[in-house]
Amino acid sequence: MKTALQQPYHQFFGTISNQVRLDIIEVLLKGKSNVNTIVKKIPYEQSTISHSLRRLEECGFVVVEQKGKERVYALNTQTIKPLFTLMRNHMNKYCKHVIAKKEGNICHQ
Amino acid sequence: MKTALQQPYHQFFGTISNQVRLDIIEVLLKGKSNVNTIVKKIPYEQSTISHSLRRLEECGFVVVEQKGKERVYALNTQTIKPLFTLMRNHMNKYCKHVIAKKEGNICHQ
DNA sequence: TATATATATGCTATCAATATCATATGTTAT
DNA sequence: ATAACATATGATATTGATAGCATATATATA
Repeated sequence: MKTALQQPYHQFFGTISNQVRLDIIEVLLKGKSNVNTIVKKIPYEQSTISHSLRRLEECGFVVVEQKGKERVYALNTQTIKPLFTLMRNHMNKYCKHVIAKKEGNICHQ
Repeated sequence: MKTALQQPYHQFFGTISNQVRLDIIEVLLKGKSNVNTIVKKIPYEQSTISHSLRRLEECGFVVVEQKGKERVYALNTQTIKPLFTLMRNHMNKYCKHVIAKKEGNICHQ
């Protein structure tokens, strides 16, 4: 059932709770990149990456710029960085048990 | 395909990108509450609420305290409040178009 | 104009998350 | 001890998200 309220949060947090999109963010944390470069760095189809980039863009997490025939995507670090810092601190403080179970995490501070 | 990296973020953001859990958070923003009180305020099964509270607790977003036969849940506002502030600012700044389409949003600042 | 390269889009099978049902567990009072 | 109330848990049908395939569009170059 839908409350109609709060849907934006559903959409925004949903966008960053997906492995492909998190992987893309991780790549872009190192600097802007065109699509093919991203495709070479993480193991998904080109179309999967493109779909994901679209959703990231719709939510304002990345911006895109046309450069010749390439499209260069850049992370909107204004949001992502403090967001991840906040989360990393939260995890360290309140749920080491959860992190401990897993391999690593995305944050490059 | 899984990279094994970044799974904690998947889990944490996934927890707050669900309507039931966002609704619970909205209720708890007004103050701590036992399970039945939450059940009366939002239209889901008691078991649905319980399952959701469990996941919120695992991620450290809520804490619980036994009071007689009731269990009182409280929001860990330390994380949620700044997190939502950050998101609200982001939305206002970068994607009014997305918010405009929707009804309202969760933020009670 | 034709070809190559780069990226985006529509469609869909598959997979994962969700929300509920049925039931179990815990707590208090009689 | 048992009944009543409060909440949690296990299992599962259904829903929704995902990721890939096939193809379209856009840009540049010959």
